[in-house]
Amino acid sequence: MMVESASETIRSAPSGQNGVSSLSNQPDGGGGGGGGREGAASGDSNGELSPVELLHFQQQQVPVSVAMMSPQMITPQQMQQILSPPQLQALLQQQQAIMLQQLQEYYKKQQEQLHLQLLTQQQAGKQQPKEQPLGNKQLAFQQQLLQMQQLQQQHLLNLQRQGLVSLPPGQGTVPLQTLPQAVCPSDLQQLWKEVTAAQPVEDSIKQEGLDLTTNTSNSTSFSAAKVSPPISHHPLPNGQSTMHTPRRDSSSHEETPGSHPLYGHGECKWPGCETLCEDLGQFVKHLNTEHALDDRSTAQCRVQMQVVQQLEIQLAKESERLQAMMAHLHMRPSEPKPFSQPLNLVSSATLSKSTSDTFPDGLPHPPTSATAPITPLRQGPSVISSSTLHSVGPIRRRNSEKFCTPISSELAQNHEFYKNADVRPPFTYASLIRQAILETPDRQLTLNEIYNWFTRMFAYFRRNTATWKNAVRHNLSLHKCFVRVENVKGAVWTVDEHEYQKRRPPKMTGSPTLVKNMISGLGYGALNASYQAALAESSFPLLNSPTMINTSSASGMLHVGHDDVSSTVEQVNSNGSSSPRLSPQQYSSHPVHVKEEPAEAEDDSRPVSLLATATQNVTIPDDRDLEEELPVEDLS
DNA sequence: ACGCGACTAAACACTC
DNA sequence: GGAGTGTTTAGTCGCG
Repeated sequence: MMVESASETIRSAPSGQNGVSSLSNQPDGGGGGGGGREGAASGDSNGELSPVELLHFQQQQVPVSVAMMSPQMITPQQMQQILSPPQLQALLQQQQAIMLQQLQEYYKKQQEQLHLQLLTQQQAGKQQPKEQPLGNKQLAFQQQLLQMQQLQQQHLLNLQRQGLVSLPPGQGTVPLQTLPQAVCPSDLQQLWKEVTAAQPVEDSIKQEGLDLTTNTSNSTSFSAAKVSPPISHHPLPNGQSTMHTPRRDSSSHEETPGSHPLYGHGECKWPGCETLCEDLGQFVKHLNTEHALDDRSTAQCRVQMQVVQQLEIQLAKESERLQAMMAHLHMRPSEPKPFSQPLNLVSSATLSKSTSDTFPDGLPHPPTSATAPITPLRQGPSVISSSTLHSVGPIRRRNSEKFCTPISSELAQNHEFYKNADVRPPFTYASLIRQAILETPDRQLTLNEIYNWFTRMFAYFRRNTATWKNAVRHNLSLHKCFVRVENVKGAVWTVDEHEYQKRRPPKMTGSPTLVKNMISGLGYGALNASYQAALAESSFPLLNSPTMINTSSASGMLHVGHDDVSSTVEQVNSNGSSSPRLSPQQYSSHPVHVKEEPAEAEDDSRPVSLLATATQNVTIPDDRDLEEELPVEDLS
């Protein structure tokens, strides 16, 4: 199922670069593997950990990390087969975060060791000034340092390319200051200064490109690689040209079109920007001009940082809550490992730099065990689906449609998110169109205004315009609920609510399948949406009216079965007792089928959001009421 | 297996 | 003629 979803995702998403690219990047060890392989030929004579060994270490971490995150032992190959690209990407990003830390610990240790050795050599060097052997040894040390730095740089490149570490927008040459501090640029700088200060002899080396001082800062900045030519261009006197490959590899990655996290499919992916750029070069120009380091860009960055931080905090909270819920439901407790652990690793790398695309990808596995008691049949896939709650990019329409939250409430809560994140909204076109129309005072919109609403509200619809616009038109024409009215200005579209309610008789019930999908489907659209809403509950405290968080988000998060409020909530209001209020236990053990009724009976028999009523004794407002309560002004 | 809804793509017609 | 709009058909997919 997940495999299918993956393929479907790719198929149905011409822009589905997130999953695809990451998937293709991963198997070879993050792309850096190629470079590292040639580094093996270097055969560093120092006997220290060679770049190859480092790479080997790095590669070895992958399965380990997978095992760490997976409740069951799954090989990476299996993971690849089962996981969809976005899921894989999320998983791998988690791994990368872990690897990053581990690697950097290695780097640090190595550098400390080398530093020690260098000091020792300096002592000896004072007694044997300017001896050839010493020079060679120093060279070797420096080479090794450089190798490590280049490896680190390469690794960072990989991470950056995969979106784990993103470049501060508009600052193409800014070092990765926000990386985990195991090796911070200043440390390296200091180390290099000490090394170079102790060895004024190395002028000649510097002239050959071994300008350590400048190289230092470069080494921690992946972007700097393209700015200042690294030493690898110059074979070292002792014949070791080991740095050639990694370096070239790194720069080749840099030059790969679309390798920039903010550049994809010929468009600038800066939040709110969709400028077309033919190639990376043009994009970089655009980036430096349009998104330079100015107040606006920094403000946007700050917002993004806050979003990420809030999400991470919220994830921790929600994880705890889930644990408690599951414990309460007598479900198999989730893995002893704290949910926040992997996340923290991720956050350490993405906290302040994550783009919207790197939303909590590394989400842990709340649903893993939750699935088992409810749908034992789904144990296999449930493991997988647990890995990612937030898949970015195209999502499965059906899922998202089925389980998505009430569009108005979720939009109200997450409009900032959808505005900026390139995430497909978990609503059908029809519901989106309806929402757009209903948001207007006179409840009518021209086609172009509908377009504008889409692009204004969703970053996702700022690209692939031909596709979704066609879909919008198609939906307008296809569905009877959309009525075209000739106006003075031209044609406007309105919504026939009655038709809209009739459009889709309630299908979703409290069936086990629903629960199964609600939970095990976490990895994708539906839960994606639900979880987004859940996260949004407190992820955007600054962006949403606090007064509406508790009520609307509760319903928004948990509503199932309909893609919008109107069809789901109304009957609750009209007849609060129409649907049984179930405790979670009841729900899981005795799934209740809400009678499927034709649309005519929508007053009473519409399925209620079972989970919502079960877990939140909130008074769910009427659709209209809800919409009117929502800060609609925020939406536009 | 089948039907249905949703989505995508495409062709075509019409209007400005 | 081209762009925008509107309609329709076909194919695919996920789901019940």
